[in-house]
Amino acid sequence: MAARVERQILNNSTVLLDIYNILFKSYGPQHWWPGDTPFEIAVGAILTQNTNWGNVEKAIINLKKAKALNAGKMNGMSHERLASLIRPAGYFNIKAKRLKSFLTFLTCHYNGSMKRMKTEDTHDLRARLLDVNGIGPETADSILLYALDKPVFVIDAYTKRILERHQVISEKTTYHELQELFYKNLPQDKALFNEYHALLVMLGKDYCKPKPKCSECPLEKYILNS
DNA sequence: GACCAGGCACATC
DNA sequence: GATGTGCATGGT
Repeated sequence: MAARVERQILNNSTVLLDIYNILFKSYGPQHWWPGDTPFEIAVGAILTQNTNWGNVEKAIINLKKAKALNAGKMNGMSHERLASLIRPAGYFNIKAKRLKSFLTFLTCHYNGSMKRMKTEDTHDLRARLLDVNGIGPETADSILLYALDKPVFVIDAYTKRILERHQVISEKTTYHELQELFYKNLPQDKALFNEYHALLVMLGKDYCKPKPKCSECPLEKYILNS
């Protein structure tokens, strides 16, 4: 209990860097995002919405086998065909529609080229991505950071849950507020943002599910020992 | 069989 | 603007 009280006096920048260092020490570098090309990463970001990554991999393998993992081929494909290929990722009808929305956006504004998309100003691009049906804050930020190498911090359910449980943020903290917390308290380093989010997901998978396993969590051990 | 997964849009109040 | 609901497969 004393350790928890002590934590409240520490500033956020210390806490966030401490957490990062503990996670890096526990898990090592994560080499995210798993994906061969920026386009594949963007597709994966849409497919993984509320879905286990293992299921997304199956869908991506289907797309690769069909030689359909490129903007031109996917754009020309019927909804039914695309939905059948991505079926293992779940929500296949809604995700087929979302992929089509993204492809239309990519084709209309950037001639189907992720490289061309990358040249756009980060702030403007984020706003445009958020206008695409099916792309919300987490998906937009994942595309910006992992597919386009922009210095953007991705917030996800694990990030929020982990920091809530360790009393760094409150239950009511919004996506934007949480993202600002990372921006204000960490160096603006895209490699750090990349690694940090990946590490939070690893910790979340192991210890911070809705039914947590706190006693075994590296962060809990840190609090108890500090 | 229950729970969970690297969200988002839309309806309703 | 807050809250509830639909979307769906597959692993544990």
